[in-house]
Amino acid sequence: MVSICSPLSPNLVANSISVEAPRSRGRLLTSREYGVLLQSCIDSKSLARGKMLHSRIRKAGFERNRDLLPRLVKLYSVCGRIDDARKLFDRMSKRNSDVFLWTSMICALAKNGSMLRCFELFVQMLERGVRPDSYTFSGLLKASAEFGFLELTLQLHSMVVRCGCVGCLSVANSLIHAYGSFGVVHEARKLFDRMVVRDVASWSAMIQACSSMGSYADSMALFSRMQLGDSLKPNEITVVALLPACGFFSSLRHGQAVHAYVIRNGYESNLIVGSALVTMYSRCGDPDVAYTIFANFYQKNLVLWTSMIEGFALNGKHDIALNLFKKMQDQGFHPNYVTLVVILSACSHAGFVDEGLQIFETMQEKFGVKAGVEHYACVVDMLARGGRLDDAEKVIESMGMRSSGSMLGSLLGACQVHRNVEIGERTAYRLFELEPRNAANYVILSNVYAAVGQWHNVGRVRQMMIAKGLLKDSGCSWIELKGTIYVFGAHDRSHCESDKIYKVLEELSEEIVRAGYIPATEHVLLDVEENEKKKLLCSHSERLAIAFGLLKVPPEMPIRIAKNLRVCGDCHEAIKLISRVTSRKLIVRDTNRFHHFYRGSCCCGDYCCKQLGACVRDDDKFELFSVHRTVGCCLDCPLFKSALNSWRWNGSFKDQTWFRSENGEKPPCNIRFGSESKDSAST
DNA sequence: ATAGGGTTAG
Repeated sequence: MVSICSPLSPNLVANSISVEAPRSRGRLLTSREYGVLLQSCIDSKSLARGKMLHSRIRKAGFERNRDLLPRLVKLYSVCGRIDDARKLFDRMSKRNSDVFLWTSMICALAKNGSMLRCFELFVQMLERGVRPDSYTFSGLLKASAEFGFLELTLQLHSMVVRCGCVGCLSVANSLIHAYGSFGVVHEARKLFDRMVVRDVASWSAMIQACSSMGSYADSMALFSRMQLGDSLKPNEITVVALLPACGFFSSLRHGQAVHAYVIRNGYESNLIVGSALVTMYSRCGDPDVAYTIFANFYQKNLVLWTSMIEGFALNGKHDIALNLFKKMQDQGFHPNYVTLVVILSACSHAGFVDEGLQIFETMQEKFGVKAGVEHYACVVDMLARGGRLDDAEKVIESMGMRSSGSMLGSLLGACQVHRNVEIGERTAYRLFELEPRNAANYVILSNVYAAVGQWHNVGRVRQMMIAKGLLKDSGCSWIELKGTIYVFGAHDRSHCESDKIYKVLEELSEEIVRAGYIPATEHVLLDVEENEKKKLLCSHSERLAIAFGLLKVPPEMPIRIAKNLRVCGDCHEAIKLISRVTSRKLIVRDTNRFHHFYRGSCCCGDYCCKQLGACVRDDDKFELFSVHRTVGCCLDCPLFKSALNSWRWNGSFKDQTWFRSENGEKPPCNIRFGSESKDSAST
C-alpha cells in the first residue's frame, strides 16, 4: 500500500485501491484522502475501482460529504454511467441544496448530451432556491452553445448579469465561446474587449470565434496581441484556433511559424493539432509536408485521415486521395459523414463520375451513413461537371430534401460551361428565391447568356443586379513575399513597381500568344474595343500577382498566389501557357481548390489530374528533416512579431485597413471597390 | 470540491 501521506502519482493511487480496506498505517482514511483516490479514478476513468471506492466511502459514512459527493457524480458521468450518476443524485438531493452537487449533475447531463434533462434540472434547482454559481453558468453556456440554442444563451447571459457573474473569467470565456459558435462575433468581441483580465482561454475563444466566421485577419492580429500585449503563451488550443487563418491566407510562412512553435513546445503528438496542421499545409498548397506530418502519427484517427485525403484532393492529387481512402479502410477506419463528403467531392473534381456514383450508392449499406444534402451536392456537381445536366437536375428534384445554394450554384456554373440556357435559367430562378441577395448567382446567369451570345439577356441580368443594388465581390489576388502579403485588384496600378509588373505582363502576353493563346474576349462583358478587351483580360488580378511573383521569387521556387474568387477560364488557359514559357511552377489557390500549373498544364478541372499519379508512400517514416529545414528560419523569431508588423497592403485599398483594425473588418475576400468590378472571373 | 477555450465538409 502506498503511503497516503506522501505525494502520490495518480496511477499508483488508482492501482493501490485493492480489496483490502484502504488504511494508512493502521488508521482509517480521512475524507480528504478519499478525495485524492476518487480524483485519480475520475482522471483514469476507472469505473471498477471507482465503484469499489464508492462503497468504501459509503461505509465510512462520507457519502454525503460535500467534497466527495459531487466527485462521485462526476465519476459515474465520465465513465459513461449517467443513469447511475442520476440515481445517486436523486437519492442524495432530497434534502441537499448544495450548489456543487446540483452543478455536478447538471454538467454531467450536459456532457452526456441529455440537454433537455440538463435544463429541466437547472429549472428545478432555481425553484429549489439554489443559487447558481460561475461553474453552473460555464457548464450551461457550453451546453447551450453545443445544443445550438441562441435564445437560451441570451437568457443565460442575462441571468449571469443579474447574478453578478459577468466578471468571472470562466463565465466570460464561455459566453465568448457561445456567441462565437452562433456567429455573433460582435457580441463576443464586446465582452472580450470589456474584460479586465483575460487568460489563454479567453484569447483562444476569441480567436476561434473570428476564425469560424472567416475574420481571419482578426484572428492573426489577436494572436499577435495576446503575446505582445498580454504576454500570454499560446497553447495547443490557441494554435488550433489560429491555423485556419494561416490556411485561409495560404500563408506558408505564417503556417510554418506556427508549426515551428508546435515543435518547440512539444505539441506535435497531439492529434487535433496534427489534423489542423495537415489542413493548413494542404490549404497552403503543400500536400507533401502535410503528408509528412500525417505519416508521423503512429496512431491516426478518422479526422486525421479525412484531413489528409482532403489535402490531396484539394491539390489535384485525386488518385492519391482515393488510394488513401482505401488504405484508411484497410486499417480498420470506417468513413463517417464528413469523410464521404470529402471523397465524393474529390471524385467530382477529378471527373471520376462512375467511382463517385458507386460510392454514393453504396455508402448507406457499406458504411451506414445516410446521404445528406452535402453528399447530394457532390453528386449534382459530379454529374453537372461531366455534362449530364439533365441527370443532375433529376437528382435535385428526386432527392427528397431541400436543395442547397451551393448545389444549385454548381449546377448553374456547369450550365455556363456546357452552354445550356434552359436548365441554367430554371436553376438560376430557384437560386434567386433561395439567396436573393447573392450577387454571384446573377453573375453566373449572365455568364450563361454570354456563353451563347445572348447579349440582351446579359444586359437584363445586369439591370436586375443594379435594381437590387447588388455588387459582386471584387476580384483580388495576393502573394506573400517574406512575410508581407501583397494584394492586387483587377487592373490595379497602385503598386509602386506597377510599371515593371505591366511590362512583364506585356512580354508574357506576346510569348503566350506565340505559344497558342487566344484571349477569350467573348467573356468580357463590356462594350469596348476588341483590343481593349484583350488588355482587360491581361490585367486580371491573378496575372498581376503572378507577374509580381516572377519579378521577386527566386527562379527555383514555385510561385504561390491565392485568389478570393474562382480563377476565370481565360486566365486558367493563360497561366498554363505562362508556366510553359517561363518554366516555372505556378500554384494558384482559388475559392474551390488548388491549381498546380507546370509545363503548360494544370492538375485540375480540365480533368487532367491523372498525369500526376504519384503514389502514396508506404513507409511511414517521418522526414523531420525537410520540415525542419523549412521551419528552421522561424525558430528563433518571437512568433509573428516581425511578420505581422510587416503585413501591409500594396496600397490599392488604402481606406480598407482590415488587418490593422481588429473590429470586424472583413478579410480581403470581401473587399469592394467603390464602383462595380470589371474583373470577369466567374462566381 | 462543481466549470470554461480545440481537429475533418460546404
